Amino acid sequence: MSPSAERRRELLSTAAEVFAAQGYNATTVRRIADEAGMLAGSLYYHFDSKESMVDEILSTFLDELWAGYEAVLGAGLGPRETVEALVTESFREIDRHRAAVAIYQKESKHLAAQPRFGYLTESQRRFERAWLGALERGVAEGVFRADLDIRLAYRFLRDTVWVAASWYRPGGQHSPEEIARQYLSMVLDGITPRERQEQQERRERP
Amino acid sequence: MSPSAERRRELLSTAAEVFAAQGYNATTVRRIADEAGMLAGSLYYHFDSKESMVDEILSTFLDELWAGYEAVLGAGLGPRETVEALVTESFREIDRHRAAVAIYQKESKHLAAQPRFGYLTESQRRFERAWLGALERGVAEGVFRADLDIRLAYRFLRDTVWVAASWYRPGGQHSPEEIARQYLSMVLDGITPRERQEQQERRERP
Amino acid sequence: MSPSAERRRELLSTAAEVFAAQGYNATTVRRIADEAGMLAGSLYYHFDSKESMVDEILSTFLDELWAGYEAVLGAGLGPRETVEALVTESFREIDRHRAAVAIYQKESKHLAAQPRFGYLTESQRRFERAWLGALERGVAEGVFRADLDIRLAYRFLRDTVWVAASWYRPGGQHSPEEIARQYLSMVLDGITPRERQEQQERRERP
Amino acid sequence: MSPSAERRRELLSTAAEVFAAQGYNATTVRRIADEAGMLAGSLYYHFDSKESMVDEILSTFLDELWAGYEAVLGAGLGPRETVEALVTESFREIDRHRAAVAIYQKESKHLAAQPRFGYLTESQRRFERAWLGALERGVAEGVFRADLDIRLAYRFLRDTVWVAASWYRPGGQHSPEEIARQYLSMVLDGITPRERQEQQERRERP
DNA sequence: CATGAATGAGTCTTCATTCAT
DNA sequence: TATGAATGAAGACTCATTCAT
Repeated sequence: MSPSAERRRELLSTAAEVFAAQGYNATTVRRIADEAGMLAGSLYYHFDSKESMVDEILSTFLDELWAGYEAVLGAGLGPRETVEALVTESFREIDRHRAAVAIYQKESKHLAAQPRFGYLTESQRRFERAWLGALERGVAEGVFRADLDIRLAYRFLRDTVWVAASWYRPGGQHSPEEIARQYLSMVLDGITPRERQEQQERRERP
Repeated sequence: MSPSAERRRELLSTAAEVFAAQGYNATTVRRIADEAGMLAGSLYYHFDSKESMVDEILSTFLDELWAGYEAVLGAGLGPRETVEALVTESFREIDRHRAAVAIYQKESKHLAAQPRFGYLTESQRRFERAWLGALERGVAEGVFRADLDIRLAYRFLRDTVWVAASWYRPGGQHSPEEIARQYLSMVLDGITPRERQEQQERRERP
Repeated sequence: MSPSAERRRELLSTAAEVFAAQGYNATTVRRIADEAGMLAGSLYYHFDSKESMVDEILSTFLDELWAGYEAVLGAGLGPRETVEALVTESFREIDRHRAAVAIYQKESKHLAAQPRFGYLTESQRRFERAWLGALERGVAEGVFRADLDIRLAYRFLRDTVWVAASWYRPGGQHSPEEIARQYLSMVLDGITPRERQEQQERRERP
Repeated sequence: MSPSAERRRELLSTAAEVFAAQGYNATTVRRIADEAGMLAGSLYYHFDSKESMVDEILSTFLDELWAGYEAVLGAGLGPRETVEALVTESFREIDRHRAAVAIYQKESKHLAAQPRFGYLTESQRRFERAWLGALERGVAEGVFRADLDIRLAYRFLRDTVWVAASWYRPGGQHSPEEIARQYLSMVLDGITPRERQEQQERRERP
């Protein structure tokens, strides 16, 4: 990687951190420059605009994310294993791109309105297809419950995973894999212990 | 209710809608005024500032939320029933105050930095205490699994519920109670059908 | 006086007080209304505009001032007695119209730019003529020193008297007449005791 | 001096001129910018706010003023010479900082209400102590008349000198020293010629 | 590559004024 | 006479962006 590309990457990383912490709109170009140890105007040697900074941050992140997702989706796994792998992969992405994920969460909705960010909507659709597909297959094969609204379950899973970016701190107590394991455990089996589930069931449908 | 209080409420409702849709920072006072059919300056007859608008929106919402929560917490329910009631109550609040909830989700973090919004932090703490308390009691009484990280479970539940405000539309297909029921079903029992859970378990711990 | 004229006078007095305390520009119509126990809009039943309020305050004051001055100037007094009488009359006006005088001092310069306030410039000219006339006559008659720049002396006298409005409080320790006496004493005879003046003189022009 | 400090000084000088001419409140930032040949927003590259402009203008002026005053007060002069030197120094300051003095006169009262401008009140107190001290010593030593209210005399002197800033134009007919000489002559000896003072006295206290 | 100094569009806010009731 | 609600023009300030050096 050329030294200028390296600098660029550093600057984007700084910018992402600030965007994630303060929100895109509330972040001034000057603040980013301060953090990078330069003057606001100087950033424009490296980037066309503030917008092109988020753009590059988000598209870089999504490219990596989809590389990981596609590997999972193309691996020929069963639906349950697919969901497990997608969740695990997601937490790994949160670990690697925490700031970008946080930005994506907070800003993608209103950024997507601009044509330049069309790929956000596109990505969301692919996302939905991947998850809904796995869930539907799972229901068909009997590995997921058939009595749940599948779209509701999809939103539940999606949100559940990504919101974690708002509190996750890399290098914390839990590895991404450990967090994924716990999340999956809750999502797949619930927080009620097995015995209790049986009692409960007997009580509800005698 | 006096007509002026009524007008105030209307305007706040309009403002909340715009804040929720565009974000607090990205929302101009002029946009709110447009939406309300008046000029930007006219809003200042009713409110001190843009900030005092969010303030009133959020504090009104939180007051109502806590009224509901306190009723639940004071009812002497068991931990599982408490969780069920809190979740149901939360979806009811999302139903009634969708915009306020969305604003709370997106903006409370950086608003809380200002002294004026200290009650946001305060509310978050009460929130945490209420949920963690119920979860801990549940684990102690054996109605929740003991093998999960309880703080992780708390975040999982909390986020899972409130993020729903980002996609929920009142008057849609599902009533808040129905959504709560499905969410609870997933959270408590998991998305894997019972029989499968047993098979899975036998495979994992033979 | 009709009751409405009485109310008008009250309101103008209130307005004058606020204008004097905060400055014309810095005074909001609302502040005046607050002080008068009504709403801002209500003032417009009594007055055309904020401007017309100062206008009436200043012109009323100047009318009375000139009535007093003309009486003095027409009395056929000698130059020294004229100066004494003008100074005394001025302090009486400060006593009666403190607020108006303060406004006149602070605002007349930039108000005078507007045609509506042409009378301010006019009044200033009359003022200058009256004082310069008395001083010139005094010099000619030998009752005032001939070695002083007469325009400088005029400004000295004028400022000296009117600035007092900035600290004078009616009903204070000194009556206007007493203040006038002391001011005249300083202006006419100086603050150096007689004997010293003679010594000083002998030293300077031996 | 660095070129940027020089620019800053130029801009402050322009601002001071406008503030003095129109009053602080009535002066728009845009007007200052116009006068400086730039756009309103550009001023904010150099200064934080309109307020910080007056702040810097006034504090710079007062710093210089007090440097001069302290030199006089520390010189071990007698009371009469002290008064002469203070008056002369004051007119020199008016010559150098006419605009700042005019602003000080008109605005210090209401600016002083803000904590940021506390030094104005402080300066006023030092001012009063310096002048009153000289006058009191003078009375004690018999070089000033004992029959005058000393606080009245103080105000008389103070106002008399500083109001001159409202009409003084640097480079005019009289040098500051010449104006000081004439003012002192009036203040110390009065505008009545010596012989007349004696006659007058004989008439009043036979 | 970076700085310093600006631009210009836009934001929140203020305030004198209007007017139906 | 006074109120309540608005208007509309203007003001201070912010900020992404530009560009000569």
